[in-house]
Amino acid sequence: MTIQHRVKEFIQAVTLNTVDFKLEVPTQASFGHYSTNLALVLAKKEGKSSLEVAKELVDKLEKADDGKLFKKIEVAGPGFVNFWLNPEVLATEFKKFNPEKLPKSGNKEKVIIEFSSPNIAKPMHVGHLRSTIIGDSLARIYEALNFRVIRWNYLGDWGTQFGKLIAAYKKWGSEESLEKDPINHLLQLYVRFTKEIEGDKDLEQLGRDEFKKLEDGNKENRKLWKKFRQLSLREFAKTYSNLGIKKFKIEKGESDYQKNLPGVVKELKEKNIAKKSEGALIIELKDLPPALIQKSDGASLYFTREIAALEDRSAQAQKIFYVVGNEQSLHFQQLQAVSELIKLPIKIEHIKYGLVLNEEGKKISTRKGEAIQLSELLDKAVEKAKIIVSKKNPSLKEDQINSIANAVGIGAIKFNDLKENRVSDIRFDWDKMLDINGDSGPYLQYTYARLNSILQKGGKQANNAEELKENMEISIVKKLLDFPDVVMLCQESNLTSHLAKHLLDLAHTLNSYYESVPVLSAPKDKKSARLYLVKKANQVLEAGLCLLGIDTPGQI
RNA sequence: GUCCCUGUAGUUCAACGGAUAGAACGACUCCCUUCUAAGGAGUAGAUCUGGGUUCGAUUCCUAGCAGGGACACCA
Repeated sequence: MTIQHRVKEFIQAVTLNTVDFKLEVPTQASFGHYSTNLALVLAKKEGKSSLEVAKELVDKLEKADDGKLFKKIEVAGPGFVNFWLNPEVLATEFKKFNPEKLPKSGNKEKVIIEFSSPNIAKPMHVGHLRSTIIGDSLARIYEALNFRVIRWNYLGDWGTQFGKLIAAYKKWGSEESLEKDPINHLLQLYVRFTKEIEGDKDLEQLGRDEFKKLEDGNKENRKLWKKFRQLSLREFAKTYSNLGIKKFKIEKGESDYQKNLPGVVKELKEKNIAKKSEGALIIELKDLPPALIQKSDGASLYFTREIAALEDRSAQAQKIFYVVGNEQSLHFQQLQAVSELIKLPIKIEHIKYGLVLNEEGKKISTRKGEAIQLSELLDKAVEKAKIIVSKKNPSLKEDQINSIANAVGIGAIKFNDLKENRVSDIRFDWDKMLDINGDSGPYLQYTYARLNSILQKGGKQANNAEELKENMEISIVKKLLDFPDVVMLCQESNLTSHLAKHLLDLAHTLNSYYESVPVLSAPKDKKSARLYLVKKANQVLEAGLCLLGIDTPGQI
């Protein structure tokens, strides 16, 4: 159990669990280690003066604690109660502190995290980046807290667009170009096709016909589609490897649910959930626009496949998190509504994030071929990092430089997204994306490397937590001990930004600490305590960055 | 047109109904003969506009204004 939990339980016991209150780590050190609004809540409920209630509360708490857990409990501001832990309590906790061991709050609950979800035959672009790295990080966090996580890549591998693509390939495609650079060749075909549709409306119909043939099992179309899919997956695997994304447990696409569709449609009809409208089959929903599940020509739609996929998922987990952009809010509201109608035993949560807009602030269109490819972005980031690494640290060998540049470049990109809780859209900005100064991933990697360097020189003597008496040291100890609570907060809120901010805050304090306090040249009694602090701090940085999917090179 | 999201320093973002609205970048001062200056110590600088609820509103409600997104045979 973390200290924060102990404190909360203590307060609950004293107040006999009668009200809901918050216990938080205040932003300012002068407000103590923990702070609660309990007195304010109580005062409101009972119509009393908040300061009086707070004073009574402090008396009660002090009597019950008798100086065991707390050094000081104090009323502050409009009626907050602030707590300062006993230094001995901190020291005892710190001695046995191990950031690798997080609370097992997940209790092996099964959750599906669906993320990344690229479209076959199209390059992954910056839009997929957010889903991929947020999803990967959340999965790591859930896993660390003992949830059973199913990482699911739901591939966009079915639909009319493949009819268009097949039509385009038959018209202009080349086997040679397909082998050489599959995704770009397919992209070019697709872009050309959508362009020519504007001047030739028959093409539109041709695309639909080819898709219908694919759905009906036409051999040639089936073969082409399989090939496109296979080649695309190979390309995606490269990108995931470059990004350091852990392996997906399941890579099932829309096509995998094709065979379930007649059953799903039949069931929806029989239960009178779906009905005909303007030739198509729809589900009417309360307070929402209707969901379309079958075209007038009988072909399936995205939504139908989603229902089939959800049925499959509900057999495997109690909860599913869709890490998908804001733009699909309506879709998931509809899915949620349908899930309730057919009574699927699974909880749905849409983890949304803002779109990445182009430099003019408009939605990026893949059809027009203007998307920035993910591989291009990653290459640029690593290249930029390489220039900096070789300048800062010229004595390194070539392969060391490459591996550090990789960690730093990718780390910069990932942290940039993970530190923010953006539901509003963001404008794509090369400089911002690749920034390594200030509040960035590389700043944390730099801090890690510096601490690591100290430990290389004297780490063996790190074995004593007793002598940490300076204010800054106690404040660092407290921040380190907060780490498990922060990870749990990320899980509860599905936000990685809490962890990112916590690590930044820790790193700032650490940089300031070793700037002013010598470690290796400290007097003997203090040296081993300071080394112990450095060692634990580094473990937290390493564990925290790992949860964000960011590497920590020993030197940079 | 309807619905959803967002509006905080010059810029990009924090703030769980509460305490003196926090950072970073950029600007300006300082600090490398001391464990990596990818750093540290400072200065200046902000809640879109009305109304309301509350002891207390950046946060909740409401009416505007501004930007973005979604809304039937795309995924």
